[in-house]
Amino acid sequence: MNNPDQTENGEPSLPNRVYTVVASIPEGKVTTYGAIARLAGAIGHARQVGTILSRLPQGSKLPWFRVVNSQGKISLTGPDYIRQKQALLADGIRFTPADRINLKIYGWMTQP
DNA sequence: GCAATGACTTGGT
DNA sequence: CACCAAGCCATTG
Repeated sequence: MNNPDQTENGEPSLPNRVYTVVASIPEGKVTTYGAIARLAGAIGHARQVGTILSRLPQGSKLPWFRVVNSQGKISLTGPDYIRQKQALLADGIRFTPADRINLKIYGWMTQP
């Protein structure tokens, strides 16, 4: 058997652990790819987190838009960039003039 | 098995 | 602040 949602160890797969962490980001807060990797027990796997979020099933209820890069900037481009920014604004998050988010204010579990 | 591919990160210019 | 170079690492073909 090869259940994609579970390792043979019985421990949830990385995608699953990432889903859990993302789902727990409070409204009005944002976090980074690196922080999610750390909270999911996969330090140094920020890139994998990005890949996982890019493959979220359509219609997912996860607040994927509350995830930005370590610079407090949106990593998406084009129309996707616009969508994420709108979602964040609707969440009450304010951007700096340079289109960045102040993680000191809105960051969630960004520091150890 | 090796090379290419990223919704990343850090450090330097 | 903008841009670039390296480092990083699981997933893909």
